Amino acid sequence: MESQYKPERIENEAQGFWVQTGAFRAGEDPDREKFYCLSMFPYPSGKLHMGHVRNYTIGDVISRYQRMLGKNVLQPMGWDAFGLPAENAAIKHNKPPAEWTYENIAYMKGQLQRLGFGYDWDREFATCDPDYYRWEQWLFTRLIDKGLAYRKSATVNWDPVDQTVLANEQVIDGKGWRSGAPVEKRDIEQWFLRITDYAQELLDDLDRLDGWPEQVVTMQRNWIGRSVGVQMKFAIEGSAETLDVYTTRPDTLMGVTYVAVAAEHPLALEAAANNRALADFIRECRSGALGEADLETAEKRGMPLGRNALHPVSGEAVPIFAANFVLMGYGTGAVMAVPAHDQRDWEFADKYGIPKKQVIFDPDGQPCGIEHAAYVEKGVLANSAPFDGLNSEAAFDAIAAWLEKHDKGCKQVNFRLRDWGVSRQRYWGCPIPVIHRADGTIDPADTFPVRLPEDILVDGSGSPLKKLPAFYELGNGDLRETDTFDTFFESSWYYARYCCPDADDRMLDERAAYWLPVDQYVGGIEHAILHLLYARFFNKLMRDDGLVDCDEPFSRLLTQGMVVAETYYRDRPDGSREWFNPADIEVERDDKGRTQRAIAKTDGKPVIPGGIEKMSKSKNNGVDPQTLIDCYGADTVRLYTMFTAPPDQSLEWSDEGVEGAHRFLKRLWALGVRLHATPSDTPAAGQDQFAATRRELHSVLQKALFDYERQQYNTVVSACMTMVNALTRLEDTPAAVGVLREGVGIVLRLLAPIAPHVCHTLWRELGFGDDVQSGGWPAVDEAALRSETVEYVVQVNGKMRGKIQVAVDVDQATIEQTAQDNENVQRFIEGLRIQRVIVVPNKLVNIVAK
RNA sequence: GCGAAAGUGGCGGAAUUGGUAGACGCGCUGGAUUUAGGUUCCAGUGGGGCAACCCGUGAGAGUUCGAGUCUCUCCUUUCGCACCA
Repeated sequence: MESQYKPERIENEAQGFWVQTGAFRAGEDPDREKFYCLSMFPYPSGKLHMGHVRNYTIGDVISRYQRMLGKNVLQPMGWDAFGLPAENAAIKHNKPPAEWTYENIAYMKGQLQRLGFGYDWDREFATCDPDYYRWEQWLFTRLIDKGLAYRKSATVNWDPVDQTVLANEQVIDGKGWRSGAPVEKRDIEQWFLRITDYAQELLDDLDRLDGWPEQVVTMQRNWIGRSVGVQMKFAIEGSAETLDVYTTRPDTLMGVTYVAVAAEHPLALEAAANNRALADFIRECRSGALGEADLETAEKRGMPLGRNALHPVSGEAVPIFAANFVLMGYGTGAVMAVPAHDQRDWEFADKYGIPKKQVIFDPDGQPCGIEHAAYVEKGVLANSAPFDGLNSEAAFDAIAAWLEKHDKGCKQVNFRLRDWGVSRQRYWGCPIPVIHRADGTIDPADTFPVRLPEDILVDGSGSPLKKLPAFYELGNGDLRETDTFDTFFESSWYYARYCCPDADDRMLDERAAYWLPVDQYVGGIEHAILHLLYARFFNKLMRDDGLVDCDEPFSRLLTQGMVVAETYYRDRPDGSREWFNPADIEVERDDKGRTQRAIAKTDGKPVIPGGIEKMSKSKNNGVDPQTLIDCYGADTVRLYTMFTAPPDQSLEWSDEGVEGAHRFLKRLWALGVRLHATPSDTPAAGQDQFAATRRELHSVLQKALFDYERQQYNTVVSACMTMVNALTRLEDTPAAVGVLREGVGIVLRLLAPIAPHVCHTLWRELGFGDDVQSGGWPAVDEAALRSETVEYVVQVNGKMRGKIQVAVDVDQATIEQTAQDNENVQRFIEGLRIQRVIVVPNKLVNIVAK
């Protein structure tokens, strides 16, 4: 046995063993309990970053743990290969996106293998493979047939210089990122999926997702945003037309003092025809960014249309405004405004001198004025004839009934969720499989795949596919659709395709029924809403087409936190900042360990710490996992990422921390060497003298097993460290070998999912067996936990004043008496009258005295 | 703006879920080994105090015999917001 820990060598050997034995190849076996563990597949951006390493280490730990528990485990891996970065890289490197993507996949696959992740590589696929995307094209045409896919006009960011549609992330401060030209909003016909048809089911089924973090369920619930309100019609003065608005607060109806419509609303456009100022305002609203956060934080502005709406109850005329905060895509694109009882309406009214009419008052007569802010609470109605005196709840029903009776409105359930726009005006994506006929009709394709031409150079302007007659022009004036799918399309069903990646005549076959649903899904919290909602939606679409038989795709979800690191910079003369990578920084500390200053290794001069941020290129605080693997080995990197923070919290990078993890593995190896040097046939005698060590060992093991179940791996590693410390303290006598061997056997199995290579090698070297993964899962020896005495903490008035040892089966009165007899406790209860004594079994005595 | 989280030593974090605050690791201090640096090993390490003790989980209130944990108010930070993935 090697006396030194040599990670590169043992990791190579262990990985060779797994390949040779097909350790991670998964087969359908109805007699065994299956466990499908899936980590969110990566976008092949070039090389792995620490976020990937963390994500996949967590997934691998769970997979290996379940495997050691005896389950039939499937852990696949693949590539989310379509996307915008490939087009950007193509422009930069003058290389077709496909070529760039496949090169990245090859490199990143090597990195994943080097990290020793237990994937069934036989199931690997990339979403840009026609054998994959052909099936989503097929499914899409099924959705067209069912009316679940449809076309409608939607707004995009348009770069007038590059003549191209921009993604939100390509719009910087309202300007195109390459051209710098102010971005315009443009409406084009696009494909949508009717996710809103499934809104209620997507909402209801959230209650069944016990294995999901509560916060993710809440975010999805809020995103779907079911509300019960009233939809009503406002007549328009001097017109036969009406204006539909939806409100969740019909009780405030009598407080309406104006109506606001989106700038794109037909009514606004009509009024702009002979209103120059309004036309300018609308044009202004049509420039700039499209994101909701941008719109909501922008200054609220508006302009009167010069027309009035008639209040549905009072018939009173109220002005109609076009406003930049009303979104055409939401609801009806028009809102009734109640400045007295809605803060946004209040601010808008205040700015434009519109009256505020208070109609809701505090039921207990408390002051509830609206001079400084809207009164948004519910209450009792006044100034609201004929509804005066009703409370908000009763008024809701009464007003809805009144509107219904007069044929002006009705109660309605509304969802915040909007239909999913899936068209993208991009080259590197899955072609939307439809044909635009010369006569203006649209036909779904009937053969699949509709292949994306791969040998294409992209230049950032226009559509490359429109420049390719062989793809675009089909003769007789028929044209192929050149839009591609949103890449969320591919990631919405890949989890199912892993079950049967080679099925060549069907999207999914019977193997999907065996493996699905995914038992454990692992990925970033940033996907908490969109990706997870779309995947849930797709699962239901596939279920309704008889392709899968479960209602939900992911039984249990773990959302891992971000990887963050300190940033360092220096100000440049021109006001910009030069960012330094943490790896090139040395931190100087005082004699208490506090940070004094940070200096750059390159020139020894100080740099300014800029705070802890998510690893990013722009702040240059990313740490390349490859350097770490080369330097310390895969086990150290895996151990560090598991040890340094709980999986769902953010993980802060620390160079010294990695060294600490490496040090532990060296100590573990040294312990193995020590055990190896002792004859293994030494009888395991005299264990009694090691009762204390065994008690510690097994109580720590008990906690570690609990932590594995609740997926708190940082404390599992702590437990392993504690055990190794205890075992290292044992004297090196033949009598101790029994305990040492028992302890090492426990640690190796406990740590095997986290640092599998070193555990594999030590397990074999020390003669425990061929494969630690089939060594069984360690169990707590209850007998070892037993003790004759129990320690109680004694408090006086809630403050710790002493500890007592009592026999295990002693009665409560004796415990109380022993506690009171304690010397230190005596000092604190002297002269006081004991009022109460609380005894928490096996833990604590609290003496309440005055 | 809306929605969701998180604040504990110099740092990452732990606290068996209302019962000894600071496990484990990093850093730091002292010592041993080493020609030296590094490595490795041993001891110490929340703050104040000579000590007995006192103070301490973002701030403030509350519930309780007992609060890091539960309730309310406030502050700060992070994430998501529909064309980044």
